[in-house]
Amino acid sequence: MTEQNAPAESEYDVSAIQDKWLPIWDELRPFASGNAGDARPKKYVLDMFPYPSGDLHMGHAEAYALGDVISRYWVQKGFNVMHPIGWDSFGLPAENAAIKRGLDPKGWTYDNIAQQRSSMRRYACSFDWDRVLVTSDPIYYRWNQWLFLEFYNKGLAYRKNSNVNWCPSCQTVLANEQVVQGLCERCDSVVTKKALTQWYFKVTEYADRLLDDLDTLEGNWPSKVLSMQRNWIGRSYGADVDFVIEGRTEPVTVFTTRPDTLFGATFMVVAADSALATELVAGADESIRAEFAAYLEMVKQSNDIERLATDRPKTGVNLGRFAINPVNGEKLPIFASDYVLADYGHGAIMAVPAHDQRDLDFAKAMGLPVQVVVDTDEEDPAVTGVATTGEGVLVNSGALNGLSKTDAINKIAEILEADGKGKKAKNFRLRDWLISRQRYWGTPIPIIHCANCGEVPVPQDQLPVELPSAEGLDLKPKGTSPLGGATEWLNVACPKCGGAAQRDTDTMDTFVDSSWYFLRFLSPNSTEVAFPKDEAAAWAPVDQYVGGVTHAILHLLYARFITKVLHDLGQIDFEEPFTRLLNQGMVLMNGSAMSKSRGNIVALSEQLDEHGVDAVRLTMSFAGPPEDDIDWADVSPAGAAKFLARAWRAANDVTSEPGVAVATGNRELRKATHTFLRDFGPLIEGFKFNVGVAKIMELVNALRKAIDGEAGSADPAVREAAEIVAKSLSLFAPYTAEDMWQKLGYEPGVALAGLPDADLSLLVESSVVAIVQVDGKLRDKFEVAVDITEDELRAKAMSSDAVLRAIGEKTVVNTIVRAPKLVNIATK
RNA sequence: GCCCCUAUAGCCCAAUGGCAGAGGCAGUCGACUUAAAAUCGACACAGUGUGGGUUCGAGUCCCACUAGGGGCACCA
Repeated sequence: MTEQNAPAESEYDVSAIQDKWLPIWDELRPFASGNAGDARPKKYVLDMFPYPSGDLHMGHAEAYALGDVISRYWVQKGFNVMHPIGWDSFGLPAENAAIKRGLDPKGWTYDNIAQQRSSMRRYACSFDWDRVLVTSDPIYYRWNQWLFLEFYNKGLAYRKNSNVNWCPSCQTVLANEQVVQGLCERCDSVVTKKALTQWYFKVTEYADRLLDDLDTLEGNWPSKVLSMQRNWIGRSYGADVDFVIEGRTEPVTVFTTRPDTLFGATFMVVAADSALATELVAGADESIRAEFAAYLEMVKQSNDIERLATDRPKTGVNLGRFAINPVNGEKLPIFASDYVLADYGHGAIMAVPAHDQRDLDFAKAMGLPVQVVVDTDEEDPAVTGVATTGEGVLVNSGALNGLSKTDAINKIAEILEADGKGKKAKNFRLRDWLISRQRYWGTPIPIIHCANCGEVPVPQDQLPVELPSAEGLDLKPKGTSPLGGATEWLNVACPKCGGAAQRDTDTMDTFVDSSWYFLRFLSPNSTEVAFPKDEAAAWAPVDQYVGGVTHAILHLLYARFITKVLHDLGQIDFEEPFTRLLNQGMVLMNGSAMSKSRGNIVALSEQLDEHGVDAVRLTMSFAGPPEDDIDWADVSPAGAAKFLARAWRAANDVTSEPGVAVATGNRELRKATHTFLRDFGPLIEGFKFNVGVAKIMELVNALRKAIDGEAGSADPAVREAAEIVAKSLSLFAPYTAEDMWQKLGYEPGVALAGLPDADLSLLVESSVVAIVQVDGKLRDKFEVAVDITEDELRAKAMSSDAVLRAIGEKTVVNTIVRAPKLVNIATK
């Protein structure tokens, strides 16, 4: 805004309004939710908390604009809304910035938090500033450690050695989500596997509940997120089948979703990188052992990019061992291959090349026989090279012959179970949650390793295990946690035996921090409990959660998991953390996500300076459905600012006094106002914010017309409409609305003024326009009484010249009458 | 390969199975002005991606296809 011409009182001055109201709101604290004796019904609205990676950006601006619409709406409807905010402040970006600039991650993080906090205040976020948390504060992560120990004591946190994602350049373990297309998201190095002993949370123990309870969220969560979660958990039903191995005491169990094809198994495959493969090959010939060793080395060197290539030829090694098919006694050669995964099912499969494409590809590569056992009326897979996986009739399968696929699956399960050679089983794509990180900037894992006592949990009274200062520590990645270099911190007395022991040097995945934070807002500063049970009972679960779809799987799945565990621990009485979920889209620029490399970043601060906070917020709400992406090039914050000025001027034009009796006001405008009130609430509750804004615009247009027309600025209906505009606009444009409220003669606090219900008696019509269609096409319309009977309406329609002309020579075969609004005449 | 979402005017988007247009952007014209900006007002613009089907009636429901977007993917 240029300041060359100082705006007059009657002009809308964006920056002056912003400066004026902020300090007043600081005093007023309209969104405090913890006031004693507050009798309003409670509602918990939560925005996903930000990572403090810099100042707020356009994405935050959208998320918080939309979260505010919902939060402010419920306040206007008379609820005591808890709408807190915090920072997800541990994590890799802070550590990277620290390494790059030689700074302490702490300073960088807390500077950014201060910056974001100040921007949120300016952005007029309706947060309860008494409920703030920062996950890197010891007062917060102390309870992360408490949570870890609860899990540990319940057997849900454990250590195991397995192959994890490893970035050879960063020298650190990577989470699955940090591996993008087989590359490290930080440095684009090719990610490899490394066998490491790491901490896991046993999320797989909750897989069934995590999947089944998604049904309870149906209708309240976006169906996209529900299907992504279902996909991710990936439950498949089938059978476990035991195969006796020649020369081995224990049978090997395989999981299959197609036990009906058991008679078609012609070989067995075990994962090359499994312990089983190594064991089976141990007794084989020298040449096979050498071949296997070379193959295993090759497999270990390969990476996800190679592994995921779709046209990759099948490879493997014949281990020279045999499995016995439990149903027909056939000897099946056992191979090791990398197309079988060590950590899914039992790391071994029965191969049925006729009815599984992967097995067929392998059989072809190795010259193995193909045995058809389901006749699908298709050509022989051995000839075509295409496995037949559809429905069909069982053949060459003993007792199963003649059965359908489904019947055969049931029958074989019975047979196997009766013989003690197998049973029905299910498997999940979901793996246990690897929570260890070899990083500095995270919650230390509260375990002490003692040579005598093994893993020893840190006693509760010694929590929190605080992070040592980063000063003097080498944060550069080198394959082990930087905490290993904090000698004084590292070496402690064992809590059990008092002997020399060492702390666990890993820190927790930051997804642990964010998977229960919504409960911490109930008492963010408590040093006694993670959260008070009675407060949780009163406020939780979250009624409305708002955030990006990027967290559709991991964060939401982990939060659901932790919630279920806390439920089982008796801490809370609900099993799902977020009753209702809104995923807002992204803010794009010229069709693509904003990024430095594309050079299409729109700076939020510049938009705010140019158009004002309200115009940017309004643009976010008005651009389209909230779940759609917003292309900033397609929308008009200038247009939003223009509308706000128009609304503001209308309020400024009102000349009647507050409290004037509205009953005598202009009927037409009153009707427009109450039609608005009838429609607005359902639109907001249905997340149709863009339509809600359009309705406000409509009302402002009607208001303008009334002021300039017959009603005039003193008409009580004009005041009524202007007040409703101010109140409803407060959801989208709090500064403008507050200023309008003052112009209308009220004390500050439009946010709390309350949206009334519509007076439906004003909307009762005595007549409506009826339409007449002939064969579905509009032919005439006329005004009729609302209580017109079907017969009267039909008669009236049939007497219309336009209708008779449309019917012409044709014969009327049917007449549909929907009094009082419609007649449709069907002809032949 | 499997699963899901979307498609309406130059653009962003509305439309309980019942008159395709609520709202906005951009546009044209007019009023105001010495002029411009701002403001106020008016106007114009598509028959709903394509092909079928259900129905008295389809943008809306069903099927197929096309295009764009997303998720999962050697998970046995």
